[in-house]
Amino acid sequence: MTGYEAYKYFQTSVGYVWHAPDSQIYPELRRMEADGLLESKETPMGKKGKRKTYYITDAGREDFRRWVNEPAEYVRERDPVHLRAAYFEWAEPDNIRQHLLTHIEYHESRISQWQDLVVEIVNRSNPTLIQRLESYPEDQWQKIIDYKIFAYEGMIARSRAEVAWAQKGLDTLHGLADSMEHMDGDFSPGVRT
Amino acid sequence: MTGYEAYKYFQTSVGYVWHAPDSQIYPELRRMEADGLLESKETPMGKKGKRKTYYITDAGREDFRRWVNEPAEYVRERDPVHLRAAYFEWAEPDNIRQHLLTHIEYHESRISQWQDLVVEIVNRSNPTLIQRLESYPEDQWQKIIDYKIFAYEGMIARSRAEVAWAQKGLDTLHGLADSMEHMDGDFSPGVRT
DNA sequence: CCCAACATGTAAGGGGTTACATGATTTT
DNA sequence: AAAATCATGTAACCCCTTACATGTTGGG
Repeated sequence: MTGYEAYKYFQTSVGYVWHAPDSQIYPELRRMEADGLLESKETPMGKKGKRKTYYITDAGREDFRRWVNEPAEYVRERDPVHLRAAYFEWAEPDNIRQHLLTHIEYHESRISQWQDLVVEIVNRSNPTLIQRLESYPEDQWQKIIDYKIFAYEGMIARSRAEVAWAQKGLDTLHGLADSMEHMDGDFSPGVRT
Repeated sequence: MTGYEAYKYFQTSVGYVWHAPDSQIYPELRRMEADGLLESKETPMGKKGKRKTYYITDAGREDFRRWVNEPAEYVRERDPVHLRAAYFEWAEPDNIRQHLLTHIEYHESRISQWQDLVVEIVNRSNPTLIQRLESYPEDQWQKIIDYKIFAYEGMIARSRAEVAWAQKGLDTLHGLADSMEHMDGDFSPGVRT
């Protein structure tokens, strides 16, 4: 891949598993080349343009294999959405509804993106997958495909949980609105923390 | 709260929604005080010790309310667990199993933490909640409690989805192990990217 | 008396974001 | 000819992490 291809790749649905901006990709590729994990080949394009294609080295492969096998670190999270939800009594009902609708929209869009990707993988029509399978004996293709699908279905399941949660929130909100529709005035919280 | 109380608080289960290390908390509290969002009161403890308790100001409350109401930004994620899972064909089956078991363990521990918290909130035995309810008229308590439970049940639902996913992975792994147990040799991937 | 918990910091550095910058090539 | 896309970068900055650092208080 070239830096630009990596940049474009992170802008597709895989960008929701891992992403990086161009300003990080180019220096990082150079760093990885300096570390011997990558090699590069410059090819001219047109009269003056040139593009640098990177190839993984044996050392790079070994390092990647090391990473895949090593235990994952579970770092403390920061979850703005659920943090906000824990303080929804501070928000206007209309804004709460908007938060939840946005959440549903976001995750439904992601679900359909992941589903499209899964279909491409099952069909073996995904270009990245096709390229990757070429370096493996055919009897291992199904295993590789199964792992990709497994990973992406995990993302789908998570987003489905988020949608169901936000939907429940909307229902709760309607319940509250019903029980309050005869009421009036400022429901904002009081003074102390 | 004092800085130390905030630090301790972030070490409990709420630390999985938002966390901060002490080295970030103390400067941040000072910054917030400088910005007029907080006020502080120093109280001596013992002969020489002292502790600084922070109180939110009207400006701080307004800023918080602004934050709760403003739309959330959905930033691109980085998900090491699912990223790794997408490349499990590079890992030893034993390590894959270990990854998945760790994942299940992690999320089951979180589920039980959140469930404990939900019980405390339903019971109204959670100290932080009790303190917070005091500043509201009693007829709004149920609404506040409902929002907290809603937020935390979202975390539970998400972790349940993660556990179910990892469990499915273990099942797939057993299936693979069965279909391969008569086989032998190096199943490592080949040379190209 | 010692150790755990209380309490509050500083300093260096890394990783990442945002903004800025430039030029070539291809498409409309 | 203009706009979009390809292609590659630099610079400043901020947030955050890791590590270091110090002293107090209360309980066993």
